[in-house]
Formats: sequence, structure tokens, C-alpha cells
Amino acid sequence: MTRPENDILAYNQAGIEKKWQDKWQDSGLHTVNDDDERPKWFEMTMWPYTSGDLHIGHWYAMAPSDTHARFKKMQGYNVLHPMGFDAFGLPAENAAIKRGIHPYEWTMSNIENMRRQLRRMGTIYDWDREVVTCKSEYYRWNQWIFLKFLENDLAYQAYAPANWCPTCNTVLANEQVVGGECERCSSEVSQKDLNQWFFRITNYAEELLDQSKIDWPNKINIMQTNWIGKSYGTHVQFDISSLGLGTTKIDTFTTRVDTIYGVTFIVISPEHSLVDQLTISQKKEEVDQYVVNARKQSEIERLSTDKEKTGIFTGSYCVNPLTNEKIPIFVGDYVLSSYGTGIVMGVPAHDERDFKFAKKYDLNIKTVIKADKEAKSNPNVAYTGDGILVNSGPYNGLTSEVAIGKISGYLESKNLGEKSVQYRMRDWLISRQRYWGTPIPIIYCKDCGTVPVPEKDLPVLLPDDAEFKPTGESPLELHEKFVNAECPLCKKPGRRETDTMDTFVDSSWYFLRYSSPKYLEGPFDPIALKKWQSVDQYTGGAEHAVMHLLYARFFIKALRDIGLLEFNEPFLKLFNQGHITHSGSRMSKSRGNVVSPDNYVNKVGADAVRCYLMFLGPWDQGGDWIDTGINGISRWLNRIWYISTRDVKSVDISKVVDEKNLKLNQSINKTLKKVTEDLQNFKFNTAIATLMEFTNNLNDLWKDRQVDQNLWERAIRNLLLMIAPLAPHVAEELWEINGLKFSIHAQDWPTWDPEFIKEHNINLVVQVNGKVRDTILVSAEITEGAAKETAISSKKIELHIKGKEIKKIIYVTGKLVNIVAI
RNA sequence: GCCCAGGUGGCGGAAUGGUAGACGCGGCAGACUUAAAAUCUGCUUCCCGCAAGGGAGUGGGGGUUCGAGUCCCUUCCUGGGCACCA
Repeated sequence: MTRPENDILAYNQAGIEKKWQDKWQDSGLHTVNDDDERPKWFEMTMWPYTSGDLHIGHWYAMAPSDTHARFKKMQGYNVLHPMGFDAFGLPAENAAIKRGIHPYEWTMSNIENMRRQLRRMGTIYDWDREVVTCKSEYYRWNQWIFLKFLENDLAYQAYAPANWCPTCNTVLANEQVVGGECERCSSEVSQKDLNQWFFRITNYAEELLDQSKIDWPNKINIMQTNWIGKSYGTHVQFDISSLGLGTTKIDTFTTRVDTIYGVTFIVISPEHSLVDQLTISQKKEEVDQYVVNARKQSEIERLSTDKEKTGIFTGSYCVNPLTNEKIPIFVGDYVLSSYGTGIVMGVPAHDERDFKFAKKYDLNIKTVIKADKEAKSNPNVAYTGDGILVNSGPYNGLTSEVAIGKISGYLESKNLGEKSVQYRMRDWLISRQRYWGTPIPIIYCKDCGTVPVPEKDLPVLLPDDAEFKPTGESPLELHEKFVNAECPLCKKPGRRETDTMDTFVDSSWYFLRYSSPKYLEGPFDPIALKKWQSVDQYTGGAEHAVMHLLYARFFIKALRDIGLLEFNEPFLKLFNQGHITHSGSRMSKSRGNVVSPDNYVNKVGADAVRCYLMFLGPWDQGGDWIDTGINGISRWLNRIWYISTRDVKSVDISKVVDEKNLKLNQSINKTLKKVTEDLQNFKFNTAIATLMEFTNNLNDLWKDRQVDQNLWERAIRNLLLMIAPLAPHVAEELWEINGLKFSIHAQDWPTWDPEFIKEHNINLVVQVNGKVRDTILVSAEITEGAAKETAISSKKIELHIKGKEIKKIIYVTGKLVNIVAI
């Protein structure tokens, strides 16, 4: 017969968790006050989407950050560690379509469940500050900010080709298209021309590149830098005056103007407005057909780097401003309309894409750059590196770098071009053709045009009586009462914008709301914000590098420039946790290997689950959940329980041994130092390992009961204080059992004395030719001479140096002697 | 293709250029028990050896150094990100 699982524990985990969670709640222990005089510490983990169930991945993100926040609190900070819910988004709407539940109900019942689960984790969230995006008290401020952006020319509407996901029935931002597929549902994304709202994030491209004010993982900084994609280049105008069009020049952008003597063709993107004019009448039919086909392709086909480079000759020519050569103009779909000028100069000898294009259409390939003077040109590949110019008239012999400067200078002087900087990043498309999001506060009027909803009319409420049909059409389109609205200017009937905002708008400023979650006069109370400012420490997954994290930085800079706040960055420090796997593979419902935290909390308690997640590996590297692994943590908490509930009075004072006291005192101080440093740096795994060693030490010392009673009690108090941020319930219960005052979590973090950490004796390592041959216990104060003497006179060492000549003896103070002997 | 991380026992992992494998899991042996669970004690990188001891060892190859898991070069593998951006 097996005993019930709970009997593996020395204590009633369910009982003490409930007891303390209730007491913390009732006593207001975690209530955060704005007027607390201690220095503020604003620490957040990325909020969860309201999917309904808190899985182990959430725990992995939240438990360690809660531990860190608790640690900062004990260190004397007034800590704001809030929680909220990212509650708008497609899954709620899909659930409504599938199961007939209104998204609001679905979302709110999910939140209910998640709150319950979060409480069980034993976190210090102050629930009075909770933020939920699908409530009008939150999203009205999305609308308000939208109007501010509009006023300040940071929001605009444009009719443009947009990424369309046929499954989600909505457009997507560039950031949400991954390899031509929808980031959410992996459907192939196509292009669709729509009138869309954009935020001018590109206005901030340059400032977003400045990472000097943030302490973030290098990886994220690199990803953002690459995403913004700044490149220096030159606009070059090719003459088309002979064509007799309205315009006399076509504008190209190149980063390699040093290759301009090698231009043998021009390629214009199929979407470019000049295509029609450039196409001669005999070619019109062919070119039209090509353009139609290009637009039909999916993003995947269009963006595939392996795809054959195709194009078609327009029949027109332009003139190279430096060589005066006549250059044919092609339309080709490898040129993107949205980058640079949408027209490129083709230099097949020095660009792989141009090379492939030239090969396919049998165009001239002219070498103008050589790696060095002696280099032979290989006709089968493009040489894309820098080098020395050849066949380039007056620029022959110059290096690429010098030539770029001279040629662009020349072009500028002749008004034929100019130096220029381009960014890969595009403006942020925020329109979504969906119901479950923030309505964009705009009314279209036949007479007045596009009219913003006046501030006093906010919020534009999402109607709650919408009908969900599986057609994919937004319920707002069909909702007469919502759509029909009076024009705020002329009061004539108008039509409301039915698109809603990308949910990343919600998360771009939610942290500001935590400072004053109930404020009614604006998105945040300026006085409260002045106190809490930027988030000091943010934690979350790296997958948000170019979306959420970039958008939030943009928002703060934009709000700052509008005059609403006074700082520059949303998140001063960032820590990325890794991913948690289960027995080596990614957790997914289809694999059936999802770890349910609730089951483990029931079995071994929330503290054990928290600690195991922090122990199984370095937080930033992620880790693997192994079912047997948590037993080790559970045993450890048990040992702590036994150790700290022992009867100290059983120590017989007459038997106390000074040496043991010293050892214990040293152990306490060493442990404090290491644990403090590790918690500070998110090294939870080694912090716990150190605490395990400490408990092992305590167990050993208890065996012969030769330590001082007061010292023992101090050891126990320190142990409990150190585990308090990690295992808050067990620590609180044991604190009480030891007769100490509620609450352990309101105590100061203990400090250590370096004086007690010093070693009195050391194991002197003796090496011969770098190999360890002996270790000798000596005084820590041993002199160099004595150490060398001791080493040489060791019997074990004698064997290894016999008959050899001692060349050199290296001494590392207090550590080792290395005898070099041949 | 380009840019980042990584590669250490059976497993998760630890190691300011100075005793590689802390801590934990698992395993083995023992104690307690009628028995098991739980708990406790000991052992547990590999090879040779009864032992003392010796040898090898941090993906591979090379280098710097008295001494390299750690620094440098090179190569392979794994994970992540980006990728027709002119």
C-alpha cells in the first residue's frame, strides 16, 4: 500500500498556503503606497494574455520575478510589482464564434481563474492596481492617446498595400509577418490594398537606435538595431528627359555608389507609380500582365530568396549620369516598393541579385571593382565586397570607401543625387479588421471627411450586443447602431471607423497605468507617474524584441514629445528568461506533455514549485522540467522544516566548542554574501544551491550539538530570511513557529560581515608542472617562502621532482604552489 | 547566407586563468521496518589497480601561459533571431 502523496511533506502545505495568503491579503501587507518614503523600485514581468489557464511557462516567468521583487522589498525599497491582463485579441473572438460565448464573458471568466492561480503562487501583486485592457476604463485611454498622436502628426491614414491574413481576416503589422506567414496562425499572408491607420514609429528610428540609456541584454539590442536597419547610401538620379514625361529623372537608392560605372540596367518595382509612364505602348500588354502576376503572389513566394529573379523590359531607357550610357529600364518583382525609392540600379558584377537577373536576361556584366590590383575577375559570381575601382573613369584606383565619398560628392555638386540614410523599419500599421479590440475613434463624414471623435465623447464603446458570424467579417461592420454616428463637426449622419487597434497598442503603455490605475482624468496621474517613472526592472521573453519592446520605447518617446511625461525609456533594465521544456521537448497540447502547475502545487506546494523552477537551471537559459527533479526541492524544504523546528534548548552549553561556533558563523556570513549577490543578479539556481549547502552544514553541526544556542537561533533566522523571497509561505510559517513577529516579509534583508568570511586555514594546492600532486592544510597567513618550503618538502611532491631540475616555483597567494621541474 | 547564444558525468547543472564536476536528480550499498514508502548514512566522471596510486578527461584540431572548461585562431554540432532592404 502506498501512502498518500502529501505524506512526503513534513508540513501541511495547503493549510499554510491558504493561511498566509489570506493573512497577507487581509493585513494589506502587499498594498503599495505612493507616499512611502523608501526609494521606489518598479519591477514588472510581462503581463499574460487572458488565455484562461496559467501554465508552467507563466510560472516560470512570474515566480522568479516575484522572488526578485520580494528580495528588493526586503532590501528596503518601496516595491511596485503589479499584475494585469492583456485582454483584447483574437482568441476571445474565435471562442465567441466557435462556442457562442461573448468575448467579454470568456475573457473575464478566464481572468477570474488566472487571478486565483496567481494568488496560489504566493505573489506580492497589489490587486488594487490591476489593469485589464478590455475594460473601457482602460481602452478609452488608447483612444485618447490615438487622438493625441493624431494631433501631433504621429498617427495618419494611408491607402496602401498591407499584409493580409486570410485566416485571421485582418491586416498585420510587418512585425507580425514571419517568413511570409502570419505570426499567430501561420497562414500565408497576401497583399491587400486598404485604407489603414499608422503610427509614425519611423520618426523615432534614430532615437530608437540609441541604447545608451537602457541596460538590456545585448541580444535584444542587436535584434532591435537590425530591425531598424539603418543604412547609409546615395540617391542617384538617372535622366529620362528624352522620354518626354512629366518628370525628367528617376530616383534610385544605392549603398554602393562606387559601383555606378558598372550599372547595366535599372529595375523598378511592379507597384511603383512610374511603371505605367515608363512602359512604351508596344510593351504595355506584357508589362501589365507581369505586374498583375507579381501582385498575385503570396508574400512567401515574393520574398523567397531562392526564387528566380524575373522581370520585364519596359522599352524605355535612361542615362547614367556619370557614364552617359543608355541604360534599359526593367520592371522586376525582386525590387520592393517600400524600401528606398522602389527603384534600383542594376550592377550585376557586384550584387548577387542583379547578377542572377542579368544572367537570366542576358544583360551585360561589367566589372568595376576588384578585390585588389592583381585580382582576376570570376565571371561566374558577383564580387560583392569592397575593393579597388577599375573601368570607372576618373575614379580608377580608388578604394570603395574613398570612391563612395567622391562620387556622391560629385553627384551632389551637379544636383544629380545626394547622400541619404534609409531605414528598414516601416511605420506601425495599427488597424485590425476585428471586433475584440479598441475601436479607433474616427467618424467618416461625406462633407467633413475623416473626423476624430472629440475627447469629450470618449470612450467609443465596443457594443456588447454584437453578433459573431463565422464569415470572418468584423461584427462592427454589421452593427448599425455602432456604425451610424453623427459627424462631430456638421452633425450630419456619418459612418464610424469599424477597425480596431492592434493589441500591441494596449501593451505599449500599460506600465504607466499601474502608477494610477483608477485615474479618471487621463491615462495616468502625472503626480503618481512622477513618483514611479520608468520601470526599473522588466523581465520577459525575448520573442518580444522587435514588437512589444520596440513599440513601448516608441510610445514613451512620443508621449514625452507631446509633453505628457518626462523620461525617455519605458524599461531601464531588462532580463530575458529562457523557455521551459518538459523532458527535453517543447510543451504543447498536441504533444500531450504540458506540465500543469496546479497538480504540483496540490502535491508538494507552491513554494516547492517556485523553488524548483528557479533551481533547474540559469533563468536566462531556460530549463527542463523533470518530474523527479522537484522531489529534491521538496526534500530540501522538508529538511528546512525539521532544522528550524528543533528544540534549541537541547543544546548543552557545557559542550559548546569554539571552533564549531566559528565555523557556523563563517557559514552564515558566506551564505549571506553569496545568496545576496546571486539574487541580485537573477542567479536563482546557485542561490538555492548555496542555501542547500548551508542547510547541509546546519544538519552536520546539529549532530553533536556543540554550537552556541544564540548563534544557532541566529543561523535559523537568517536561513528563514534568505528563503523568504523564494519560498514565502514556508518561511512565514516557520518564522511564526519560531516565535517571531509577523511578517517575515516586512523584515530587513540581513547583512554579512566580511571579517567573519576570512579563512584561517587553507588547503594549499601543490602542483608539479601544472598537475595537482598534493594539498596541504596550512595557515591562511602563510608567507610565500614558507609555502614554497612546505610544498617542496612534501613527500608526495618529492617523488615527482626527484632527479629533476627545479626551474621555477610559482606562488599564488593563499592558493597554490606550482613547481616547474624538468 | 548573415548575426547572436550554447556544447562539461547517466541527467539538470557549478566553477574571479589556479584542486573540473558545487548543488540536485537518478543509481548502488547500508540503517530503520514484518514489508514497503518516507527518512537517515555512505559511494557514484571514465580507464588500470586489492590498495596506495597512476593515466585520461569540459564537441574536434591548433595556439598563448608555469597553469586553459575559462583567453586567441580554426572547425564541427545544437538552439535562437534575421534574411531579395539595393
